[in-house]
Amino acid sequence: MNKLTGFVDLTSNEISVLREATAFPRRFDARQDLIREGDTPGPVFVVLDGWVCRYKILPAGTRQIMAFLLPGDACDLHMGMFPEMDHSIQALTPARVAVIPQADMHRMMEKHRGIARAMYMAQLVDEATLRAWIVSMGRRSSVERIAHLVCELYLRAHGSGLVTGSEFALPLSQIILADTLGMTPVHINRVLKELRLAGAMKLARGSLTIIDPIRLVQIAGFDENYLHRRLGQPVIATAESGHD
Amino acid sequence: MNKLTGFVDLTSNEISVLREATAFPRRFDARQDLIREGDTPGPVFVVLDGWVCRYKILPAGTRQIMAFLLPGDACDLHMGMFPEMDHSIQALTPARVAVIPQADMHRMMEKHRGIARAMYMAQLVDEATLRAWIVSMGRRSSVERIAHLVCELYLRAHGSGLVTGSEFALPLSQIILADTLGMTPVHINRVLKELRLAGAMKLARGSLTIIDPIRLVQIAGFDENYLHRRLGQPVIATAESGHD
DNA sequence: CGTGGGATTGATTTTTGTCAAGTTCTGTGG
DNA sequence: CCACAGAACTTGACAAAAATCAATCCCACG
Repeated sequence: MNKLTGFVDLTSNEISVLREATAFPRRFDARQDLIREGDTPGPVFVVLDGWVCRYKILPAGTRQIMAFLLPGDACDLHMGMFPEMDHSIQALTPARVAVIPQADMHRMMEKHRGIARAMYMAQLVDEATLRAWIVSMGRRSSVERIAHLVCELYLRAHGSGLVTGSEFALPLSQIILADTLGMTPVHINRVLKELRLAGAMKLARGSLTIIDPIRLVQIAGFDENYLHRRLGQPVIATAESGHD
Repeated sequence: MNKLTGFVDLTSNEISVLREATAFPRRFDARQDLIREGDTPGPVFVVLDGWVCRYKILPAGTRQIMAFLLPGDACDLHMGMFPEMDHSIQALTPARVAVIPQADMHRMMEKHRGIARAMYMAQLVDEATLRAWIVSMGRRSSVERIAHLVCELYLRAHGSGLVTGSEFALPLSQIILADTLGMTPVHINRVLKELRLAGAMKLARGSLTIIDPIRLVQIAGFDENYLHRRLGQPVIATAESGHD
């Protein structure tokens, strides 16, 4: 739960309420769907452990991943207002996910305004991340795209307490990266090689090593602003931002 | 305001409250920013007239448009929780925009739950639209992307009461389309020609004519599901959806 | 009438995808 | 502990898509 407290200060009471609400998580295998396109949206999901993604399969059979959910991330709490899911959600690794009924969540948010604030804040950040992805897909080259995604995931993993040094577990195959960034696995492979040869980063066997953080941030043109993390010591250096 | 009532039933009282809150809109010229990246987020904007977009300028000087706001659309009501805007918002045409102070908006939503529901619903749809754009940019060809965007905008314009027949005002230059879809203006031009020659649609002098709706929807692989409009007579035909 | 921004078109280059053939890795069952 | 099957990764050769460069052309507007 240190993810939510990353945005908003919660009282110890609120924290224990949250802990209680997520006390009995459900386990999912890698590649198991939490919910599928067309299903009736139900409870709010909160990821406690593992990596999860939102994705959509197109008629042609291709897949596009639209978001990653890391431990501490929650799925849209209002999704229940929709009659039907317009995309699917799947575990990428074995995962523990708290499944909180709509009604419970609403009651909790009514009673504990700090939790409500934290949830709204989290949703805002999710939305900002969607916009950042659109920017990447529209206006960044393939090298920049990969570098940018890695910067984002590094910071987010760090915020979820998954990172200690400059190396961290990134359980994303090149196929998953391709489906995320709108490229082919073959091309992902070549670009990863390029980044490796440039001495910026290395992805091997599910583990990512950031060799030259400054270089990587420069390549990505990364500006962490959109993640709206609360000020603290910078985790990695940041390229000058591009305000016009 | 018929946009919000498109999602949720509002009481006549709620409708008049909304009308009152938006009674004194501000006017913006085309190309004028409502708010810029780096600014402190302030009030909630509600577009009453004209076309508005969210966009971001990258360090290289390129622009990416991330969303269009049509009459009836509102900007994220919680944006005020962020210390600073991570993108800009600009009028594409002369526009009338209601500028509602945060506090007023919150009071209104506390008192009139129907309005709160409608706002949440609208935000959910905005988010679903961002996801749909990611899918387009990642996994659709340039022809499909343009066709898909046009289908979306046609339905949304229709929902905002801007359309009567199969022709409607689409005040987007090829340059704006390029910055929206992540392509170059030159390529947009060629694809538009292709769509024209295919007898699907024609865009000329700010006016879009859908010549063959079925064809256009087929080309786009369009499934309106993500817009979550309430059932009513279908506005244009829909291709079979791609649930797996 | 110019004039400037947008639209259009052709020629060429760059980027990315496609196809195809290995190679490495990982986990399973004997 | 080893053999093997399947999946992921890697690489090269080639094709397709899109960007870039460079002229015009066409209007709307002052």
